[in-house]
Amino acid sequence: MKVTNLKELAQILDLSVSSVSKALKNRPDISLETRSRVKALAKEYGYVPNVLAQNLKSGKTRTIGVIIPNVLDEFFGMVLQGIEKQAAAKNYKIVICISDDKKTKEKDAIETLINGSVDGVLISIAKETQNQKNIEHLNRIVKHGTPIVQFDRVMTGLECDMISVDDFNAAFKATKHLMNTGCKRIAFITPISGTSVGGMRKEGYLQALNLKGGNLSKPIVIEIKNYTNFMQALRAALNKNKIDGILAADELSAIYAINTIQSLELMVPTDVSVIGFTNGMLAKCSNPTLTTVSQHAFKMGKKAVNQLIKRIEYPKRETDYIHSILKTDLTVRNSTKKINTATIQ
Amino acid sequence: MKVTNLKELAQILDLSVSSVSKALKNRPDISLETRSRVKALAKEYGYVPNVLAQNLKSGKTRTIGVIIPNVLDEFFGMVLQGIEKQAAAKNYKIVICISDDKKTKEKDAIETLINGSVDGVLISIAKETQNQKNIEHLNRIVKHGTPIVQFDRVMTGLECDMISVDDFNAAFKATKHLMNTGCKRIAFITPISGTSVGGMRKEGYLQALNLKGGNLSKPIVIEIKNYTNFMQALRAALNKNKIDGILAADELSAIYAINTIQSLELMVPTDVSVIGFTNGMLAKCSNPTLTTVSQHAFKMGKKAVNQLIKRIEYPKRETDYIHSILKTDLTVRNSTKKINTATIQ
DNA sequence: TTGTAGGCGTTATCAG
DNA sequence: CTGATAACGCCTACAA
Repeated sequence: MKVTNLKELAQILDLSVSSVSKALKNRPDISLETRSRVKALAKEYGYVPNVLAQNLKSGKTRTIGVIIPNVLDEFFGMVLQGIEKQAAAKNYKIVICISDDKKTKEKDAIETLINGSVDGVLISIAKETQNQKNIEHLNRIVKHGTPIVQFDRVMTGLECDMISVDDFNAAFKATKHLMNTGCKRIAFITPISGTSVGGMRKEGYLQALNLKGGNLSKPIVIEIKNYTNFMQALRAALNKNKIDGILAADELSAIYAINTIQSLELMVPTDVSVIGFTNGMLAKCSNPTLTTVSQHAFKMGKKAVNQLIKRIEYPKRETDYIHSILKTDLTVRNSTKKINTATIQ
Repeated sequence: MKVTNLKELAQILDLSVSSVSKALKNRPDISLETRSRVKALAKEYGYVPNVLAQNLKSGKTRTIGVIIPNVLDEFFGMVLQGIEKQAAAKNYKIVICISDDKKTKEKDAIETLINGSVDGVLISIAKETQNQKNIEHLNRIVKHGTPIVQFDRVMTGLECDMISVDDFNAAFKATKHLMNTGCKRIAFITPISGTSVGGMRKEGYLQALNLKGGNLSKPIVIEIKNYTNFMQALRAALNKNKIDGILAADELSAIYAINTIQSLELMVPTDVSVIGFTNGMLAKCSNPTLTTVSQHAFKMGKKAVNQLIKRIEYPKRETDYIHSILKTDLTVRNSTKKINTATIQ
């Protein structure tokens, strides 16, 4: 009552294996009658062709490998959702490896994937790897000939396509928004100083402060290793620098910043304005709601898949690799003051 | 400078394919010298055995299929993290399909997976499927002989193992906690009334209200379809019933409840206490921080993997299927009043 | 219209 | 110690 391969089906039908195979693929060189007879029986016995064999034969897997630092970060979750959706739409499966921001796990994941189980790889690079600036293990994929597309956390020096967020401009615009709402002493707080993304955001912040006009303070950059000593670090900085505006390099830092400020009996945004990144649930639910950079993570996932599939299906084109950069939007909510048109520059 | 299969390697080494294969597997019937010669060359040429062929031969894939409603919900994200971690530890890969809570997508996912690409399936059932109480498509996996383990959102009537959270007791204990802190008019608000999980939580709530002692109000159950009309629905209920305690069936509802209450110039927990489920970031970052049920999602993911691998690797055992139920903890924070020992029952 | 043969890359068995 | 052969399940020329 259960048939697992063509041979068994063929025996029951008293046909050859190849005829059954062709009938199931609806080939015109098999008589219509036979075709329907075969298909009916196949259905009845719940026959499903073995993909492994098909893949081995065709050399394709219709599977995309995804290496991602984690899935709990809402940004990565959104990207993943986008990846899955687009992959499903294009009839690809995805296999996921979580690097946990560790280089060794990332390396293992690569070894796991480049042995024929996937047609291509999407990767966002682990913090550790970016800190160490060591991409040998990534080069292995390239050498192996497996198409690869980097997304969000990207590193140059690898022959592959990249998709990232325009983090520089995002931070630049966000900082300018703080300036336009009257902030003079703007700090940048970051738990991701070692990543490409963190670097771009910092640059954007610094550049914006360089704009003439307004008597701004010198840059105040607060780098934190993790969230445990967050409050302490920020409190110290707040007291020392009379900060009146904060650009946080991720969502959680922004939320913690709000909490810290309020714990000092200060008001957001009256005393201190706060802008974050990611535009996730935390931003929507915080009190006050958080002004934040929207990164279009879902779209990024989709685009990454499309680009990878292009490389998979048209591998010839040795055109130069592209680096596409996604624009961001600033979603203004209540953690920043209303804009004062008189002071816009 | 790149070798993709044993045949090519064998030619270079002037050996037979089978000898090379054995040498790479370090078989003692190949001379030590040959073995190292082969391995050296394999490394030099970057040879990686083709898993597809290996799998076809062995009939195993060392891959687990995961069908999950979504990955953005922090609870599912945590479960997924647990699944991935344990799978990696046991040297399994995972392929992920997101059902988006839609039955058709769930069905497609099943078809995608049971054709030999995975050794077993982990599934948490889509809302739609649970609403319709239709599990034909799930039965297909069972019929096909692929081991399957259900987690969190489970349905009976399927011959398989299940792992779920003790949602009944969780809600029961949470409701009792509200009672113990002096709440008399306790409401239950749920956006997941159609799911197994939502049902259990409601039952726990109702049972707790049935306890004698304290002059409690009748049950107040607020079922919402989505979050858009949330505020309106809750405001109406608050006005009508003088609610002083809320058990929310998920994290987001709890957060929205706090916001709604505060928007009415009421205080949490002084006027209304709130308890949620999931214990995610939102609970930790809200203001006041949220008293919440911890479900140990990560552990659930791990356990599900272990159980599935057991079935995969020892398929003979036709022992009865197990349904393991994970205990929960109540994490008390600031959205509930301090307990008044005098009123504990 | 149907069947036969060979091969995708690997491995287990058995022969040399 | 090494090599030839068959098999996993499927597909596609080509032959009948």
